[in-house]
Amino acid sequence: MYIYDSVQKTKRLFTAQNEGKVTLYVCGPTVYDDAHLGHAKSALVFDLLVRVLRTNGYDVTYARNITDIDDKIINKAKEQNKSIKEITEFYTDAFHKEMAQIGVSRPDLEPKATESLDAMYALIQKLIESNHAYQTADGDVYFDTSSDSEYLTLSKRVQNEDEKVNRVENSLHKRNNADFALWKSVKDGTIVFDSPFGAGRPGWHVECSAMIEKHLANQDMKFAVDIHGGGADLLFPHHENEAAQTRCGTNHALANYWMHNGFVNIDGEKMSKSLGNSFFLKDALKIYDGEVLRFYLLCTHYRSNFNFNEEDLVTSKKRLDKIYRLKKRLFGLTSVNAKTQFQDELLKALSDDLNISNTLALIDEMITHANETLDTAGKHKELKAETLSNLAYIEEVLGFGAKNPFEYFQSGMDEETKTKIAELILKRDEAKKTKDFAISDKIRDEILSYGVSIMDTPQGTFWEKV
RNA sequence: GGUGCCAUCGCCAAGUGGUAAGGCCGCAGCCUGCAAAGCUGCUAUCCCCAGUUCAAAUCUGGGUGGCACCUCCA
Repeated sequence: MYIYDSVQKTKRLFTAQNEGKVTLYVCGPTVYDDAHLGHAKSALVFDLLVRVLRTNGYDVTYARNITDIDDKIINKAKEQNKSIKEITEFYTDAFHKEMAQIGVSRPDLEPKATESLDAMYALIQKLIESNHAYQTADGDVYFDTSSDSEYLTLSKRVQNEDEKVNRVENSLHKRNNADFALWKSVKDGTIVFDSPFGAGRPGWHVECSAMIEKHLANQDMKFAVDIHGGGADLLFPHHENEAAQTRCGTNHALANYWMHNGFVNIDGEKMSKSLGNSFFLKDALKIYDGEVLRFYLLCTHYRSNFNFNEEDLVTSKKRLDKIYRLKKRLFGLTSVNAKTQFQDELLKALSDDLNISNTLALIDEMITHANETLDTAGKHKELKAETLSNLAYIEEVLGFGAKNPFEYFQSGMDEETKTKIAELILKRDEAKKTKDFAISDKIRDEILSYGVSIMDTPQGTFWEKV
């Protein structure tokens, strides 16, 4: 297995610290709003990574946190006159449901910030004791970036002394411009936690470090986790700060491998609320099938930026259709476990830093070869068994093609229309039997008007939604 | 202003030194009553310039054009 390490900026052979076992931590959502396509992309990428690691025989512990303490959550709660819990539970639940629709399994661990406050206090305490953090007169606790000689080695950034481009709201009490908050004291007494450092709430970065220590870290190892992942924007400052906290506050470094997924743009523009083009997953799911979205969002390499547009989505669906058409051709046959060369090659491609492009090329070639053989030697038993096994393998490793193929092609059609189409097909069959092609073509036009296409096969006439 | 990434057929997109994968679209054909689906064949020398090398899309330098991050962000 090779993984591109976005800190070392090179593809590295993956080695687990603890042989055969992998710990993976991915920065999850802050639950104050609906998930957008970017959240979907990130979740899909690491879902695929976990599947590939497991197929390679690793025992994977995958943790993705839920950030349920944050200023944005608090603001939303105030706005809607609801409790924090009502807000976070609502969006956590929605997140899970929507992710399930695009075939993303739940991680093994889903730590919440609210359940990890003890670990945050412990980490902040340790940082203060070791002079890596300090409390200001107004009660905030800051990480002292000048105390960490390795600070900025993760993102390879140079300390910027130009005050004009420094957008952070500056505190007069900070020792260095770059110092970031571990604990923000709150005076208005609205929504706060009581800590050893006074009433307030934790900084965003310390939440992740603490959750990793509490739920996932192996204390005896050089690195808290094998792989740490997240969106490309998180490298700085979030991961830089996380790494600094863990390095200075514990006896190990944070992660051996860092993986960052690219961004999702909409029609060439960055998705953002100010541009008014945020594309929420729930809205996309109203228009497109969850599996089609999964396939489309995964068909570009995880590190590339992804440009979402409807035309490409329709094109990519045609590729997924091919998997299902082959499945339809073999429908009713029972699958057997057959190890094939195709499966070896597929896993090899995916194990090369999730090279999805080569993976899809292999799948298309397998499909073409299977169709070709089925066309010329329809009774090829061994090939049928192998092909079914290959399709099952694709389903397991990539999560494509799990549905009943007939339902896949007819999803979104109401029962009434389905019945009507079935009747028309019967009528057309009768006309065809008497070679009354004028009538049968007329009936076909009527069927087509329902937005479907039909295909005559030796097994009978089938239809698909266009 | 600082740092980094990218530029491959009409579109999407692999390929990091050995002579351009795959998908969509298009064209021709097989199959079909005709279609659809499936199959076969055809379609690029890799943004520009210079250099290194027996050999470069791949390395180096210089352009041009996109994009990202710089303390809210997946």
